[in-house]
Amino acid sequence: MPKPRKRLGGAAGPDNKGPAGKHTKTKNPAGALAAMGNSSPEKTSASKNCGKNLSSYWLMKSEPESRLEKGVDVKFSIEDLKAEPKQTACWDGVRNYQARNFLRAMKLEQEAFFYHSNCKEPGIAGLVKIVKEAYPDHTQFEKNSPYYDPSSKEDNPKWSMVDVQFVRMMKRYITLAELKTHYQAHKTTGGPLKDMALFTRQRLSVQTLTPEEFYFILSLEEKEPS
DNA sequence: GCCAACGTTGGC
DNA sequence: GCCAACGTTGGC
Repeated sequence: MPKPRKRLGGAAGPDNKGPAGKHTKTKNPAGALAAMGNSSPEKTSASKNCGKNLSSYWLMKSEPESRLEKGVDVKFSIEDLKAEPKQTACWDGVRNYQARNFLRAMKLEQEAFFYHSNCKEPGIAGLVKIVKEAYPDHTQFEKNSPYYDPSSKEDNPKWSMVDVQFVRMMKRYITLAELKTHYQAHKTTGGPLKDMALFTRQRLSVQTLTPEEFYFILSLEEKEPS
């Protein structure tokens, strides 16, 4: 299942901060990030980050093909995200504690790969960024939602979601099969994907990526599919 | 549609 | 708190 799909949410629902929406700082175009590779070794000099961004990159799974759950279609592809107002949607439906904790750790402007799961050709379709940090997932209280959780109380919500905004499509679709090929090779060679959660924590719908994993995957865009 | 992996539940 | 039964995820 699903995972997380998202849904409407459109412009961050109710809260769409007026002004905020305005200055859409198109900042860090992921392309720039890709370009930098490891060229700018942030001065690891130290205390710079003071323990701040511990984990800055993410991978979020969603199903791009229609599938009914409790009579509701849980499909949500990256194209669906692009079609939302402001190309933004809330990432609802996460019902796994580890995945939820990752959602709660996400910070504004951090980037995530949008992964297509449970479909013909699973893989990474594009990049999104966090535009609203964790807040209660309203679907846990909706009896008709596939994600309804009767054990969760309004005064102490169990599940959280974030809002994500489309950044860009990958220059080419990076398939699971291709990632797996690298993962297997890296297990032997000690390469960047050797511990990738997609393979080591296979059922987790929201996962962290190390910078090494993130930039290695971005570098694949420039190469021929292996 | 099959089924392996793995998270959750609940009896004890 | 152990662990078997059960349910879900998600590739194939």
